[in-house]
Amino acid sequence: MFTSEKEYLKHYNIHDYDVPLVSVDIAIFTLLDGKLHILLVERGDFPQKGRWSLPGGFINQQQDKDLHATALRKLTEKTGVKTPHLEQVATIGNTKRDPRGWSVTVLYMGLIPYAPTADFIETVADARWWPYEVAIKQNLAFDHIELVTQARERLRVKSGYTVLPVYVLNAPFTLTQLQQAFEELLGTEIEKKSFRRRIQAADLLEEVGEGLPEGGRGRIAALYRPRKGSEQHAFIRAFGGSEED
Amino acid sequence: MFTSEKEYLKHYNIHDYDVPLVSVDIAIFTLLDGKLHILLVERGDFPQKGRWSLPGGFINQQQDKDLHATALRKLTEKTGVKTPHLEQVATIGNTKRDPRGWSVTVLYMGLIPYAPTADFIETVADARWWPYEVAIKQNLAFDHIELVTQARERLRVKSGYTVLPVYVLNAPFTLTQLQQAFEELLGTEIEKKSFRRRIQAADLLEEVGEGLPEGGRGRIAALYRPRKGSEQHAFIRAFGGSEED
DNA sequence: TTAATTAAGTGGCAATACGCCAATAATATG
DNA sequence: CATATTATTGGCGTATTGCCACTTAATTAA
Repeated sequence: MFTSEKEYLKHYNIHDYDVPLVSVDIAIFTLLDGKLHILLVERGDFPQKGRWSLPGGFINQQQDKDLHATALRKLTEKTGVKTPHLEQVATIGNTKRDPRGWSVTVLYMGLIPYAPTADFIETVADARWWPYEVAIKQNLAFDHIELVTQARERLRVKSGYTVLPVYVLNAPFTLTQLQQAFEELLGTEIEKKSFRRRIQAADLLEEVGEGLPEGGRGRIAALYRPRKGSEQHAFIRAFGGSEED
Repeated sequence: MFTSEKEYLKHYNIHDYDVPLVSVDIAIFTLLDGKLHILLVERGDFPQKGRWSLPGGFINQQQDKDLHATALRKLTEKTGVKTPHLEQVATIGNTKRDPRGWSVTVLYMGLIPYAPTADFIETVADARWWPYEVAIKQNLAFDHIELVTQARERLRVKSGYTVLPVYVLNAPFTLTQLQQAFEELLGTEIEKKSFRRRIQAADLLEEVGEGLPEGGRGRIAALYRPRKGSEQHAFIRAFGGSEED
């Protein structure tokens, strides 16, 4: 049909292809009052106007150089929040998830120390942090309940063999605060000595003096922050009874 | 603008959206003569005609009910091969990967016991198993060298904490054959006793008599196959010194 | 038939890591 | 100063790991 690459590209037109709608959705988690929270937005337009959903949207082919950039842009536009950790979880595409037909979404999961949402936000009616357990009882837009659940599961599993939970804390923090973050994100208790042994063996934190956390009592504690240049998603030995997928 | 969901959907037209091209690519691995091989196809049409690439292609909105179905269909159409294990690895989308502009691909990784490719294959000039080390020295189409590398890395990491390598063997197999598969997929040697202890502790295989593998010498070995209903991607304790990401 | 070779499978042990819990240290509060 | 609270460390029985040599069972060569 075509005789050269150049010739082909001259005649290429995306409308000759049967392309589905592609979007990016972001599940951002934080810790607030010791409880896991997730950031949701209230949809300001159709479809699904008025329902709560994950922040997200479409690729802007002019502005975004890649998918990661799309995710960061959408998050900021819709919530005013910036995240220090963002990772891709999965891509879901099928005929049923959107009333408009075949649609594909790339799901991201992010972690952030608690920060309030912006007052002025684009195209959404509201943006709010919800306690996770409350959020999943809402009647979320599209298939977002499944996306939220998948992101939560990734967070839980990965908290078992990395130090990802450091991203929901503001540095510096104490080991006890870190342990509480792990416990909330893992959904299980950890034995104190085992926790400290493992965190210290991983050697991903550095001590930065000591102090008492806000209104604390009892013995003064050592304060830590993530060691510069260390990969907080690097494998460390698993906590507790490891199982599942 | 619109007054109801129904009204909105009546006026919805995908061409009002700025959508990129979306494809699916599949990296299928097998073991042949004890060496890791990957299945590549030679492109029969522009763009990148004549170059080797991962099998893959576009979603067919009529035929495919979801992305997984697209991946399975493309694999069979282009290579004649069917895989017992297929998992999503990542989604890559940016402006640079395709000369046609912004493009998104969903990358899958599959494992299969060695099977020859079909004689009659659609839209590709050829489909062949390549030794992995040879494949990555080819000048592959688009950014497929990166896709191949990402899939290989997923395979390597996941072989460390699951029994995925069983999928490159035909059952029944001996523990020594399985160990050799692990070693090739992990890229590292494993101590025999430790290997057996862990595999047996995982309890994912069942013994099905004993025999000698094809042309074997030495003591007769017990033969195993995956236990029915067991999840071969379930976590088991990691092999060897665990590190990295 | 016997000895040598090859490969499977097991035994055993020192070193390490883990779970558990109690002791000690350092601070705030009454 | 006594008590409560929280951080940090010590210690120990048990489980797991890495390592290597030994035994078993088959084939092959002499």
